[in-house]
Amino acid sequence: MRADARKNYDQLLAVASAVVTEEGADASLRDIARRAGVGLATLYRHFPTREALLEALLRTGFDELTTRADELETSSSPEDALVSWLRDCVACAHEYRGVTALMMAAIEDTESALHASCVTMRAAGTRLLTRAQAAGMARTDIDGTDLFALIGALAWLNDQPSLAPRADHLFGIIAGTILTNPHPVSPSSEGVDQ
Amino acid sequence: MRADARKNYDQLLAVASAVVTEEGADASLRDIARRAGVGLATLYRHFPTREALLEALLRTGFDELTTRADELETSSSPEDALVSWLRDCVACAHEYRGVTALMMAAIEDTESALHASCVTMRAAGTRLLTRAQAAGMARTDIDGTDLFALIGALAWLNDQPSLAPRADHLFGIIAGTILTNPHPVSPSSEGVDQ
DNA sequence: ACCTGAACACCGTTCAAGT
DNA sequence: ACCTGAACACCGTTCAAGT
Repeated sequence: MRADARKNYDQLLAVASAVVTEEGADASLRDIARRAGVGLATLYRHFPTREALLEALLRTGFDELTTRADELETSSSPEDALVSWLRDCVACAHEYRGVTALMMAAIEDTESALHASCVTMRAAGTRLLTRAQAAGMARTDIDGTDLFALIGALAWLNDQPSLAPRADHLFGIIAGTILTNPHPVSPSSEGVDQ
Repeated sequence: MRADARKNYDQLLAVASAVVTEEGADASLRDIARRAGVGLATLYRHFPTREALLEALLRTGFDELTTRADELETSSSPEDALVSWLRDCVACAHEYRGVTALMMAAIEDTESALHASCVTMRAAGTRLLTRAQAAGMARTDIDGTDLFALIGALAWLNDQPSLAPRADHLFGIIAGTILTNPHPVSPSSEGVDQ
């Protein structure tokens, strides 16, 4: 990549991160190009679709989630690992409002720029879920796709400003459902066993 | 209302119902006016905001839900009544894709044309929930706002085409969470006790 | 009273023309 | 190679002008 192209690419990504954080996944691409001081067609050259731009924005977070799943698989109990990872997923999706609906579409659309990331993420979740199920800690009538869907639903709930006061509570309710022996799941850091 | 105005109003509503069913809550208002054979400003005269148009579209369904809640309160067990009403709510919201997010915003926005309907709906759900809680059939750490939020989450899940195969299953999971003694909740008509 | 077309300021997407 | 401005076909919203 030529030096000027690299500069434009980085600038676009930085501006897009700020704009999408503020406006959500349906932010104006024109506005992003404008604020980046770049022609609109330059944005399209680097990111041929909206999904491609979002994929670039989310890649770091997605990679971290995958790494984190690996860590949790060895460092925590099956139950703690699953719930903790769920929390991280929801927080990641919440960074860019409205991105979850695109992810739900992307997981079945092999052409989408977000497809690979979604499949990887579902696979990581499936590993943690299967482990918890094997340990008798998670209900067995849920599969990785259901888990992915529930993460989406939780992210959607978090995206609704009016539900913000109950967001943590609703997380606990839905996370608790996944566990075999439902009991209150604390949404903050003190773990799930108290 | 003058006869010609009445005709335009009815025509707009009929066309809007078809277009919003197909395109979702963010359908083009211009397109609706065009297909109705009416000037765009005429649509704005009858429905000053998008919410006002959706409110007119949803009113019938909302009224039916309220009536249904009253019926269920006397005709069914607290548990069956709550789950059955939840199913109806989700089906109603699913008629117009994307309407749930607007409802979540409207319940806190007293200026929204959808506000009153949302408050009424939440109140009806709260009655059924409270009754089930009093009978020891629903967990007591959920209030009417949580119930409203969970309906929204379920409607959102139903709006995602890729999750359609699991929609009934996910309904059962979340509906089951609300009940005190979680057990599989059948999404179809055979009740929740088998 | 009620309706309309046109205007304004946006948007996503594409492409010929520039360096 | 890479960038750009302009073009095209859309949008939501408003308003002066018509009957």
